[in-house]
Amino acid sequence: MTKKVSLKDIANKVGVSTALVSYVLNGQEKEKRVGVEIARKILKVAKELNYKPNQIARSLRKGSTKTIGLIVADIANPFFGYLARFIEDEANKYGYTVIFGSSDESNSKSAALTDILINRQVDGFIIVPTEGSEDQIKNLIQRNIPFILIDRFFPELSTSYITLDNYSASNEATRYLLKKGYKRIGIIAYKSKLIHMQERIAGYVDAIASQKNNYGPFIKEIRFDNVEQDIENAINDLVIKNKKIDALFFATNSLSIAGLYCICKYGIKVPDELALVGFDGNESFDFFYSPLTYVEQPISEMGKESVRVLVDLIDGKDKIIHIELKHKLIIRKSCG
Amino acid sequence: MTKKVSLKDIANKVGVSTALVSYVLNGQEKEKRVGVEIARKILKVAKELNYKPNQIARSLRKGSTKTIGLIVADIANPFFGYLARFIEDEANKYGYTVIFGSSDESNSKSAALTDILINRQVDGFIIVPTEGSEDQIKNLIQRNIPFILIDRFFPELSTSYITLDNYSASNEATRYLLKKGYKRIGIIAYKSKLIHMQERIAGYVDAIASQKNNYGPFIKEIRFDNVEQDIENAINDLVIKNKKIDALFFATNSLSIAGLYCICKYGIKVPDELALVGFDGNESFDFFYSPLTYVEQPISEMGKESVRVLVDLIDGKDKIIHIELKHKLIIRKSCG
DNA sequence: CTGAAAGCGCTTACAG
DNA sequence: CTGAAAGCGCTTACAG
Repeated sequence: MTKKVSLKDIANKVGVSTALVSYVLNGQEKEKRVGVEIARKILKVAKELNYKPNQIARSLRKGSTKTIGLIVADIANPFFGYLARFIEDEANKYGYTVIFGSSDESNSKSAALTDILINRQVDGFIIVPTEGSEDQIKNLIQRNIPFILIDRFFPELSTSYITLDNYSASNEATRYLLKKGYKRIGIIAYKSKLIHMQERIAGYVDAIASQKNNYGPFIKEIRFDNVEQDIENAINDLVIKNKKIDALFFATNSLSIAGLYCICKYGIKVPDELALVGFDGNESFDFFYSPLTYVEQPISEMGKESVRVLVDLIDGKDKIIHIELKHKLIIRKSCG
Repeated sequence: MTKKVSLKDIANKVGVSTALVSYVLNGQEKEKRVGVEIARKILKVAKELNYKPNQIARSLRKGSTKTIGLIVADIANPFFGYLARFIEDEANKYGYTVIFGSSDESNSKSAALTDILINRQVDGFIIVPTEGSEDQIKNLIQRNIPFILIDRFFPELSTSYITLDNYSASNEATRYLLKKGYKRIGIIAYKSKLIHMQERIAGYVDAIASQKNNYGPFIKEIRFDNVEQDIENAINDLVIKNKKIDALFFATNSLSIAGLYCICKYGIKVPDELALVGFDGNESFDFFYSPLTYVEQPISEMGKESVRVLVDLIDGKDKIIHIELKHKLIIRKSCG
């Protein structure tokens, strides 16, 4: 790279100190009562030299980088892709840049990422926490690093977070299936102790328990690292071999997709043989011959709010904030 | 944030200079012949104090941030989401972190992003360039900032780039439709002078021109900022009202999706009334009742190679590299 | 109105 | 084997 032009270069050329140049370029010529003529000259030379301030130097000096660290499960997953996009746009509005990383739901990856981003002195974090990462989160608290959890959180830890009303979302979705006359409803969820998953399962279980002639619950828990195989086994058991259920609820986006592949593969008729409800929308579900009924999350709001809260936290308004966003059940053909 | 522990803190505690600490922590105790005992002690204290090096300070001193700036059109678009993911993973392997931004195909956004990232002293860029951004790219060349263009490039500028064999991909796809017996084939592309789009159109046009009883070409160019309306008009003209065509080729991912929505909306039968081919795969296309035949791009390779080339560029191996990756036509039901 | 100087936290030639 | 010192490019109290 060619040598960058620095404050000093401008100062030399104009014949003043770097202090003056810094004041003028930061719009403090009024407060510091810099001479009008000299200010004009500094601006002119800065422009001529195409001066770009070195943010790294500024960051070191100011102790703030105007950078947000974003850790999601997988940036290639559309849910997180959209989330990242809204976070990016909102962060930019506040003058922040975002550095991101994907944890793949792995604890060690998330720890490594957090470390890297801390070393890079991000001003704060927006984190989709992985299962078992409580210690990492505690560490952030101890070190007084501003952050907000998103999508999931740890009830036993006192942190800011923003999440969906997962319990009632899943409860409503299940009740909707019951109301439509389905009697034996299954759920496919991830095998995870994380609260969002537990709440989704609980909402389903309670809805099932509320019915008179009680069938189920039928719960299948899928391992993150073995999705396709586990889903196939689950659907085989629930639908094909043992015909236990007449309706199925997928607890996430990625489970819906994997499940649909399987359902297509075996030619299961939706909704005649099996009604379906998913969590999160996705273009894929629109083109399925029986478009999926699903729980919609306000991703845009989630992204924007997370930035707003984080920026407040960074600015020292250190209240702990809990936000629970409302879902919306989008009804289409997959439940008849 | 609580006070961070610095090199100096360790040096004070051990009773040595910061130089020694720096050497030991950077694994140069051999070269600098630091005493074994003192090295051990430094390591121990660093661990006790949970020392994390301040990358910002190191970056300022070394003049390198180990950071890559990634500019894509839209991180929420699955094509770019996957690309970002592969770039992220590969960059991490080389010890780089990635800062990203979405240009929305807008020139001014891309310029603003580039500026911000330059100020943040990224070591190099991976850029999906927007139409008309030649000046921005020239500016990078002038300033000797390492970068590689990806997905698209500017033939008249001497830069490194990595792209698909767009012409032959689109040519093969069209010839495939011809071979299947379709006579009147249309293409829906973006209205853009960017090379990847022009090549895709050219590949199609030449394939059409190669047939005996010449129908077409039927080309519709969609504006980035008016996709839905323009697509609807196009399909209306080509298929519904004037029945000009019996097969349609979508030149990108996002066009396929918007097009499919429209085709579903009007209940056009695929492939009986209209055969379809798309560019890029997508889960959506798998669940469509007549799964889309499409041109597959090696996204993983594209992402990985871009990082590899960029790192070489950053390391001063300043040859200009052009890489053209091979497509693959994935044949499914949408062409009968 | 303006400048000299310290300092953010590192790395690294240089001297001993 | 070890340390004092300069310097990366900024910002900012302080002194005049």
